[in-house]
Formats: sequence, C-alpha cells, structure tokens
Amino acid sequence: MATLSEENYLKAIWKLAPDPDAGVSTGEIAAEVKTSAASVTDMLKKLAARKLITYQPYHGVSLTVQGQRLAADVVRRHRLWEVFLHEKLGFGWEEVHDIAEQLEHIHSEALTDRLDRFLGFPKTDPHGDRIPDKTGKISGPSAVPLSVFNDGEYGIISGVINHAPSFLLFLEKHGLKPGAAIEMKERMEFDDSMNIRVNGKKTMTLSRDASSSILVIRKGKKQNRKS
Amino acid sequence: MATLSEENYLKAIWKLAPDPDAGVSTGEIAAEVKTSAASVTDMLKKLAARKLITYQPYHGVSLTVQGQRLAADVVRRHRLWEVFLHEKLGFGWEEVHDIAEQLEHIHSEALTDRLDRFLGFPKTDPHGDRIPDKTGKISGPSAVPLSVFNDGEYGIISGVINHAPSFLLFLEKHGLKPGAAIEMKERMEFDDSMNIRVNGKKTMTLSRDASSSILVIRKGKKQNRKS
DNA sequence: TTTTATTTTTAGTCTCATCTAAATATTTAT
DNA sequence: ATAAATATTTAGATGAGACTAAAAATAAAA
Repeated sequence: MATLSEENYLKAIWKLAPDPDAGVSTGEIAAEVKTSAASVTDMLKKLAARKLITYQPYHGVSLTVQGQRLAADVVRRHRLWEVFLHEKLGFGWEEVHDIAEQLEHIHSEALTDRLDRFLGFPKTDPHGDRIPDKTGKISGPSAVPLSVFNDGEYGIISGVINHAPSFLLFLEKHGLKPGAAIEMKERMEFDDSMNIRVNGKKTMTLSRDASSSILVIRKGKKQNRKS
Repeated sequence: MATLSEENYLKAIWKLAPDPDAGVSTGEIAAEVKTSAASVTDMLKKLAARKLITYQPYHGVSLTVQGQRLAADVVRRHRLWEVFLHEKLGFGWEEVHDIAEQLEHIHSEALTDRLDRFLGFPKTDPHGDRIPDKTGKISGPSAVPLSVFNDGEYGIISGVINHAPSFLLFLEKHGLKPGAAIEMKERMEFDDSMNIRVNGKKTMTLSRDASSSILVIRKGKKQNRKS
C-alpha cells in the first residue's frame, strides 16, 4: 500500500502523462506537487525501487502498469468524493477539490465501491473530468480545449482544465458548466479571444486563457448563411 | 492543527478519561494506541508543550480544555462517519470502525457540519455511542453496564463497550442492538452469568464478560409477583 | 564547438514519530 | 523499611519526507 506522499507523486505523474510511455521531467513534477526538484529526485528513486515508475536519471520518468493502476485508483477516489461532496452535501464545485484531496487517500476498496454505487456509478466529477473505473480505465468521448474551435463550430462543455476556485466561480456565473452548449461565433485575431453563444442564449467574450481551459466535445459546425 | 498521531493520542486519552481531572497513565495509553511506553512519553511531552494535556512525569496526564475539545472533535468525526457508513452505504456495524478510523482525520469543519446535517443530526453512532456536538459536549441519558442490573430490572440497550467484530456479530445474531428492550430475569451466583429476556420475547443467557460489555439505560424494576 | 544557462542529482540537515536498551522512579512485597 | 518487581523516562538510532547548498549533467547560445 502506497503512502500518502507516494500517492500524491503518482497522481501528479498520471496527471502530466497518463500513458505509460510518455516521459515526465523532474521539474514538471516538482511544480505539480509544489516541492523542490531535490525532493522529487528522492521520491523518484523510491518509486522506481518499488517498480511503480521507470526512472532514467536526467531523462524523466513514466508510470509502470502497476504505478498507473495505483495512480488511477487515487484519481478515481478523488473524483468520486467530489461527486459526493457536490451532489450529496451541496458543496459548490469550486470547494470540493481541497477536501477531496484529503479523502482520496482513504484506503478501503469496499468503501470506494459502495460509494460508487451510492452515487449511482457517475461517469464524471462535478468539473466534468471522467472518473476511471475499477480497472483504471477511462471511457467516454474525448474532449478538446474550446480554444481550438473554428468560427461556427459548436459543442458541449465536458470539463475544465484549470481548477482554480476563482476561475470556477467565473464559469459558474456565466453558466459555463459541464453540459452547457457552446457555439463559437468569431475569433479575434489580435488577442485570440473569442465570442461565444451559451445554450443558444446569451453571447459573451472569452480570453485565450479562459477558452483554452474549457474542454468541449465537438458536435459539428453551423453552416455560415453567407457562404 | 493536530497531526494524525497527535489526534490518535488525544482520542486515546479521551477514551480512557473524558474528564479533564481524571489522570491516565503512560502504560494505559501505550496499550490503547498499541505502541511502546517510550513512544508515549515522547508524545506526551509534545502534547504538553502544546498545552493540550497537563503532564506530570511519572504521575500520568489529563486533557486540558483545549485538548478535550480537539479529542471530542476527532470522536465526533469518527462517529458521524460511522453513521454514514452504516446508514448510507450499508456497511455492517462491525465493519464501520476501521474505515472511520481513517476518515476521522479529515480536517474540514464545513465537511463535518454538512455531513452532520446530511445524516439528520444523529445523536448516537451505530454502536449506540453518543456523538459529541460541535462544542464537544455529549448529551442524552447515561448508561450502565448490563452486568450491574439486579433481578427484575429492565432497560433499553444504548450501546456496547467492546467493539470487537466477533462480539458485534454475536449481538447482531441475538437482536441485542441499541434500542432493544432487556429484562434481567435472574443472575447465576456461581459464574455471574445472567438470564435475560430480549424485547419481551426470547430468553437467553449471557456470560459476565458479555453482560459487562453491553450498556443499558435503566427503565425500572418489575415487581416480583411472589413478594 | 566552446561557453553559458538550465536542469537534475548528490550531500548534508532537519523534523516527526517510532524503536530498543539502559537508567531512574515508583509501587509492592517481604 | 528495605528489597524486589513494575512502570516510566532518558539516550541513542532509524526511516520517511522534506529542505538548502553545491556538484554534475544536459541543453541552449554564441
């Protein structure tokens, strides 16, 4: 059984590169877990000794199948608890992350399974992130950042990348939640901001930073009447 | 904020002597947290430095008001989670303890409060133990071990002292759960076992060990018809 | 292709919570 | 009341996990 710290490192690596092949650098991990590069090196050695990652000094790491499994378990627990906090206890979606950060380290397979059932086997958490199943697999349609949309494209918000509470409150205020329909009207060349229509109603402007933090499932492209 | 270990020690002291006056010995604590007496001494010094206990070397410790508060918080969280696990997730009352042992260390006042509300502000956990309120206070009628009952006395089971799963399963099997009505028919002098009637129906025999682990709220004494 | 800059690793400390063995206090028994 | 038994505390060590400062390796720039 992995310690709390080990789990946090595994989760960080998973987040940076869920696939067992892609490599992640020491620095990226340090930034993700908010610690020094030296501490990361220490931990990487330990995880490598436990065969949870493959580690080539100076050339980054990647998860082994076993490490991937453990990391996905942590993420699964995290997201299930987020659903619980939001749906059952009524927490706002910007509040659930920090508490789930603690709950994700509770070790009890029976608890995770029963929680999953109690929640009705949810597919995504309140932010739209997909919940790995018992085997660590993630299913469902994959999403792209809204920032890649071309003029006239439309789709459904499936999640967000940036989980900062202030950003989430901004989204909340404008109805930009998972499930909302988005139509990308027009992109401004000079600053990459875009005009969008939300749920067929109000239109608004999103900065490049905002649009690249919103994940959307492509649904098609509205024909331009002028063409 | 107390660490996980500190919380476990505070909880242990609370369990052995909830009142701030009564003293608890190093050895008792060592047995309760399953560690060596030397380790206990180390921790007692730390807790004393933090003014959570008053510690007189060689003469035991007691909780300060502040320590009592923290300990009661841990117990409150533990018992609320037990209710959640039993009532919402369907765990058996003999399974909930170990999981709650982990959940009790989640720090979030908002979470505890909302959980409390979600559960309908329960007064007791599945074992019948009373749940401290937000201020650390415990209310409700106090109970005595069934073993002190005299012939003809009757009462209501309110909880158990021994939480061993095997004992809980034994109680479960005989309907000896919190809320059950018990009448003590007759005590056997030679081994302190007793014959009891459960919920006005079946009668059975309890050993001294069993009857002293069952807590009962006194309701009165049935008049002996022969007298 | 050297030099410079950046990233990563090593070396040496620190705190927390634990341990064992030895020393000291306290309690119990003779 | 003194000796024996028991309980508690001190001393010294260990393993996690983190840190800073210095050394080494890699990447970028001239």
